[in-house]
Amino acid sequence: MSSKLFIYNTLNKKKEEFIPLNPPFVGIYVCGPTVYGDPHLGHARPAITFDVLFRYLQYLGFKVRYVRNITDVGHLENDSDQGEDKIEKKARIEQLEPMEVVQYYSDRYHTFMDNLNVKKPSIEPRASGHIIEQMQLIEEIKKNGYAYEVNGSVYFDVEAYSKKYHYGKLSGRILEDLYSNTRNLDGQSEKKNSYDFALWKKALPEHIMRWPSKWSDGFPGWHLECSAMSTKYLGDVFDIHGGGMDLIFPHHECEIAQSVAAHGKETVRYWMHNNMITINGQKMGKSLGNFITLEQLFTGEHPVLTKAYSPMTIRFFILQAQYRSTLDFSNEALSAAEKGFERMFEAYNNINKIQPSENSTVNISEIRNKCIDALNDDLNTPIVIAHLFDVVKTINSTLVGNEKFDKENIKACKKLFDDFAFEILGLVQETTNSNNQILSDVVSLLLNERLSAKQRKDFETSDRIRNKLTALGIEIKDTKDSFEWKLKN
RNA sequence: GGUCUCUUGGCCGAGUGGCUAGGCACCGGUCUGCAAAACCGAUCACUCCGGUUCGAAUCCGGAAGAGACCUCCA
Repeated sequence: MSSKLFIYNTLNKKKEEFIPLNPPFVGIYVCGPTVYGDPHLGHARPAITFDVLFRYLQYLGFKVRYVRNITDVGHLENDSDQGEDKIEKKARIEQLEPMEVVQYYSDRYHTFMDNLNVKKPSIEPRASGHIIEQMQLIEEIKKNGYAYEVNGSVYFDVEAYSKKYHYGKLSGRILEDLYSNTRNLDGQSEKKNSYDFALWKKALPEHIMRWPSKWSDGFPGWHLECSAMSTKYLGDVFDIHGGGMDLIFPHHECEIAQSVAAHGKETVRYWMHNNMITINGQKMGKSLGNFITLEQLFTGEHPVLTKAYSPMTIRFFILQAQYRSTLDFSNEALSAAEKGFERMFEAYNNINKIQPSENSTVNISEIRNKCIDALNDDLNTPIVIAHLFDVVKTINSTLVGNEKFDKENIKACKKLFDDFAFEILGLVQETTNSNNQILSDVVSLLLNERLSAKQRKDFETSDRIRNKLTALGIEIKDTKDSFEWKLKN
């Protein structure tokens, strides 16, 4: 394991060797979901990307604290609803308490993440539980002269900040461009400049999600929660901050500004951003209304879906692309992922059928090193999968006598899949074979009948049994003088 | 309009200055009573135009097309 882990740092736009601040400890913060709607395919990408990072760092022996927040307050809607809080808006529509909505969608998010075999983060803080920390942060920023108060609201003073620091360093934005391009939003008139952003917003009378503060009864600004919670749990400086590319500006840019304004230094050492999942070449998202929820994918209940796809198909599909590339959704692509995934795990299950030879035509440790190299190259999961498929081919070839495994390589082969496919990529075999003993017995009974029909050359009977079982979703494979079967989903 | 990114075979996707991933689909063959599975094999590629180079799909310039961000967004 001589090679070193390199990750692409958005801050410098290049791959950099990952050196933790305090090894063996690693701190990761990832922007989690806003819980006012069901998670869609797009949400699965960062969850799985950073899950693999989490898993891989642990595999490498690091002690990782992984913080992924839940945003349950603070994001403003567009100007059509006068800056009403998203959570609150939904609550009013459904006549629910805001926290009821939050609870509902948080639970669902967790369920779907479990389905995708995404490990739970070490800490999952909620914005609403950290109002005090956010207020303290505002105080710091204000004390340092980078915020101003107007009518009970507090805004970040981008101009003042820019005199000393570089606002736009992450997103590559230039202040003058922002000035001419920033859209007029609610509260614009009270801001010194259009590009200033709110740290604390005074609540309108009808606003029920509100907290008392020295400035006003109100709520914290859009970007504050992540600054407050990341440093609270990971320290003033920590290793990795992740999220979707669409968060780079303004969200992460503002986070940097807030942290620097408050602490005088940058908190994040490596910024990592996953790319978008597209559908027909366009970003899948709420505003475009072209998203498919995870539930719809799992059930197949969506007009564009020709069938249901299992959680592992989704996970495999996502891992077959490098996380910084866009990934285009299509039924064809999903089906391809499904088939490939099945084939891979069938081969895995066949490893124990291999008869060991004296010598070996394969060298698993070589492949193992290649897998490590691929992961070390900015988590190149598609390469890892390609290597695993090479092994799949070798396993199958061995079973028909074209290749050879010795004892040692059989063991190594199993370990290869256990480590890379299961532990690091986080794939799990979906048990399509029923655990139901009665079903299993009945199918075996029928297939034994078919076998004897075959043996007395009564192919009419044997084909009839096969066709009927196939129609019921049971896939039959004939072996030399027996059979195998499995449930086809 | 500003900033940035991308363009790989039927589809999804890696990668790289010469050795030209992988999956899925398709085609031929082996096996099979037939089929499925598996194996073997074949076909299919780097948007276009210039330039650098012994050699570029890979580097540089230009064009066209697509996308992202600039507003909540994974």
